[in-house]
Amino acid sequence: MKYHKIPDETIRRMPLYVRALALLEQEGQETISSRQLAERLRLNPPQIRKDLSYFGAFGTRGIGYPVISTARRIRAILRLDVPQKAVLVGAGRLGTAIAVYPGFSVFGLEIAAIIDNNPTKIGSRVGRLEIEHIAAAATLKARGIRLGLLAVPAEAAQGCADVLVQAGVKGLLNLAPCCLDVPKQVKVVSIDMAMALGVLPYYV
Amino acid sequence: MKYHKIPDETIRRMPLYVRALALLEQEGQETISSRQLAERLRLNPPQIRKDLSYFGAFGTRGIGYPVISTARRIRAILRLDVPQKAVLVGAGRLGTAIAVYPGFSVFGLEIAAIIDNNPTKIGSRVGRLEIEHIAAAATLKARGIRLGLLAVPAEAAQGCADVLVQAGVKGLLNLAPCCLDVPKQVKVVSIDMAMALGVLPYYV
DNA sequence: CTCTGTGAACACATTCACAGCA
DNA sequence: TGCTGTGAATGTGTTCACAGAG
Repeated sequence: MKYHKIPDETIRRMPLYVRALALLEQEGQETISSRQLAERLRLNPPQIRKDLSYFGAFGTRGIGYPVISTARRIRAILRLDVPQKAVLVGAGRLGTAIAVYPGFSVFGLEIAAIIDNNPTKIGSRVGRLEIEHIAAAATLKARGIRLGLLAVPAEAAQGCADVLVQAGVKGLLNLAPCCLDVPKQVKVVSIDMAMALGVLPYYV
Repeated sequence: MKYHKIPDETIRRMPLYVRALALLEQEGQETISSRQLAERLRLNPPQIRKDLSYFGAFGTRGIGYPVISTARRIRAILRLDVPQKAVLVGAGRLGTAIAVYPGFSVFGLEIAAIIDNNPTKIGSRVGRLEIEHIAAAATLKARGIRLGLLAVPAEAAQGCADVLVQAGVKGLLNLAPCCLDVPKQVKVVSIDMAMALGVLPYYV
């Protein structure tokens, strides 16, 4: 395909493909057609073909896409072929739930540090990680941590974001119900569960 | 404005407006212009004006939008003017974090029941709610619960979804890393934190 | 003059239809 | 035949530019 700017929506779906392909690999399936994959993910087959074709030819005509190598290629596109470390800020209930969540590894993601500002929590363990003081942010860059998760109250989120950005963090997953002000080279994805739940009554 | 189908993206942003207006109300601000609101939410002013105009004229030219009544009208549009009850399935770490999260009330949402299949957990309390057995799903309809949150492992999610749909639940917020098969009159919103984090390395 | 409300223009994303390879 | 890869057509959502109200 000629040069095309890759749609953000395509990027957003890529981890979905990684997740599905990882499962297929576990099931021992070697190839999958866009039709089968679309059925699993409730997408349209041409959508999947176009998404993948933005990055070149992945499949074999008449057969489909090879499960293992397609997963590997998508991971490489998303820069998930190298382990990506993240710092989690906030060791409350949500924070600890995230810290022990095993689902990050499919994407090569690892929670490599936990930070909290509550002095009574510092030094205690969550899984195999020790909760650190916010001052430890200064060491993040040296430890190769460039992603951050904010699981703190809304009032604290902007301050934490500032500290992480200062510490060289380039991508933030914000779980607090607020918007963040960050330099534009820092990418923020926000998730607000209450907002997500809030749209449902409109549709039901 | 003449008849227009309202974009899904517009609906998705409406809770954002509710959240911002609730905060403004707390701050005592009586009106807000699309420009000011856009700055807070990092959107464009025309976007906000168009979103609101789909539902009629909310604002006063030269002044802006009245904070309180606009919030009330959006809540009514989203059916959040009547209290909406939800059942939470899964009383693990993520489930309990959600159960005690205070952020739902801004939207008139309430976690009104918690269900888990672990017999040792049944009867114990999370906040002021008692964890119930999955068999209690049969009582959901009578209790006016039409929304569900799934905070269970991926392997259990489809089964739980089936039970909830059977029990008359019309909207689901799925936090498990999988897709769900539901009748098309049931609306599903899925959140996968690992997937959301997984797109960040591409952008950084 | 300020700010809303909105048709029209534009940009972006999805779906179609089919050429081309296995 | 079965399935991918892709330009073209369609559909959806955003932004612009300005008319019109306060």
